[in-house]
Amino acid sequence: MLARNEADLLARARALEGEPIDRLAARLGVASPGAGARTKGKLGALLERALGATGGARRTWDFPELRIELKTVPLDSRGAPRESTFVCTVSLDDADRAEWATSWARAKLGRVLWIPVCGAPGGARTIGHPLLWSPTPAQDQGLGLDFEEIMGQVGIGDVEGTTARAGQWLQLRPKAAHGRVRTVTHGREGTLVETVPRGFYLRARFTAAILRDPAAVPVLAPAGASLGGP
Amino acid sequence: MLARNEADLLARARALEGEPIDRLAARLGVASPGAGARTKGKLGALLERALGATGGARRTWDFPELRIELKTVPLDSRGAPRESTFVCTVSLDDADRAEWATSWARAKLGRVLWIPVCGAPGGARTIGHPLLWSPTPAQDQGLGLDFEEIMGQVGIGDVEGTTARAGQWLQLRPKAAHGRVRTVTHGREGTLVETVPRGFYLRARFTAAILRDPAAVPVLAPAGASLGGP
DNA sequence: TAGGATCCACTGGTGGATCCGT
DNA sequence: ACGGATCCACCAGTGGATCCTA
Repeated sequence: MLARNEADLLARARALEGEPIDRLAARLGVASPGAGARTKGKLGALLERALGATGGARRTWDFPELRIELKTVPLDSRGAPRESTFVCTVSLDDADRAEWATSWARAKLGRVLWIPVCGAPGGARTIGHPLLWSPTPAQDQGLGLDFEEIMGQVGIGDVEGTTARAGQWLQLRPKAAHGRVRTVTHGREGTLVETVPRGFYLRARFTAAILRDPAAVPVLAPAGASLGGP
Repeated sequence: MLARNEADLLARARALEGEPIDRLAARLGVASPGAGARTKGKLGALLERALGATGGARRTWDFPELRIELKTVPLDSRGAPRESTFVCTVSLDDADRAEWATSWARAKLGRVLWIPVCGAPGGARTIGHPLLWSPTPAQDQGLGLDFEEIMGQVGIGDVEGTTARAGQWLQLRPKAAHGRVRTVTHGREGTLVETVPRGFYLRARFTAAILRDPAAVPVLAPAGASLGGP
């Protein structure tokens, strides 16, 4: 059941290509992820099961021995990601000391098994062509710049001033199960402030680019069209 | 339902005196705490409900506005506590910086509503005479000495060398739902060691003494009889 | 007898993504 | 179209005491 190495894992992922989500769910004996607000996250859980990801331990990878993260990426009818991709939650209070090189975000993105899923939620969805990806040096550097920009602002205590507009590829967004969840961190004067928890996300257009070309270095204009790789 | 002040809370607790546990459970529409390993903790939960304790928020008191902690203390046929009383879990890694004055243990013990319960688990148990207690200066000082002794040893990295034999009134004991639960802290050489989580407990003979005389300063010989207060 | 081990309920936080108003 | 808000599953940790041997 468990993948012993990368090649094995990728092979097993690719063996799922073309399979309808509903059929996969039936094979595993679980309810199929339906439509509506009540099924957020079900799709990811299904694919974790299908590939034997270790659902238990947190602050680790989906496949700890392989240091590989599994990311399910829903595609629209044109084959582009419907949404941004969650990376990890951010420890706001350590922001001033945080470095990209040793960050949890970088560890998570170091090796990713992307599994596209085609079709609208609630409709007939099928598994696309899986891809095992690591950032190229150029991609790693770009992600690092976004990281430093964002954590720099948080680090000086300006959490409330952050917006999802910062970062070319990586962005910071609220991450809370309920709107009223609050966490505490240090504000601009060093005083404690309550704020909403945040997480890092990959912009959908970045994910779109690397699914087309794993080595792409997309330039994402603030409000313009995406300029793909080579 | 909620007690507005100490007098109100104590009055409501004393209104329960003499009531059989089974009847109290029936009144609240919950299952009565039976016998056996499967009902640990049920008794405490029952009395929390009966008095409207805020079961939700942790790292706080049972009655947060009043800063009062509720402690259910089962008595044997002679009216003495059957067991030691759990106070709080210990943050092993902060032990070297910990001070009694600002400790969570001291905050918990600052004001305690003791509710004795008479009778053997599984048998006919009834609620005894509740007592609202704060440590006298002498008691506070004695508890502080135990705290410093224990945390001192932990603070120099000798967690594994600790034993429940240390401390006259307050002792350190393992606290883990399963024997295999481990936590990580710094050992003697500053290296990380895995160990079992610990908690502070009040010795049964200390609790026995203050239930008899709230201002008692019992001297508990290592293996001798307890010498009560005045 | 009491030190060390263990059991249950509950929930806050994390990880999985998707919703939805502007 | 996307920034901000939200939903569910799940598990580890906490808080409630009691069990169980040597």
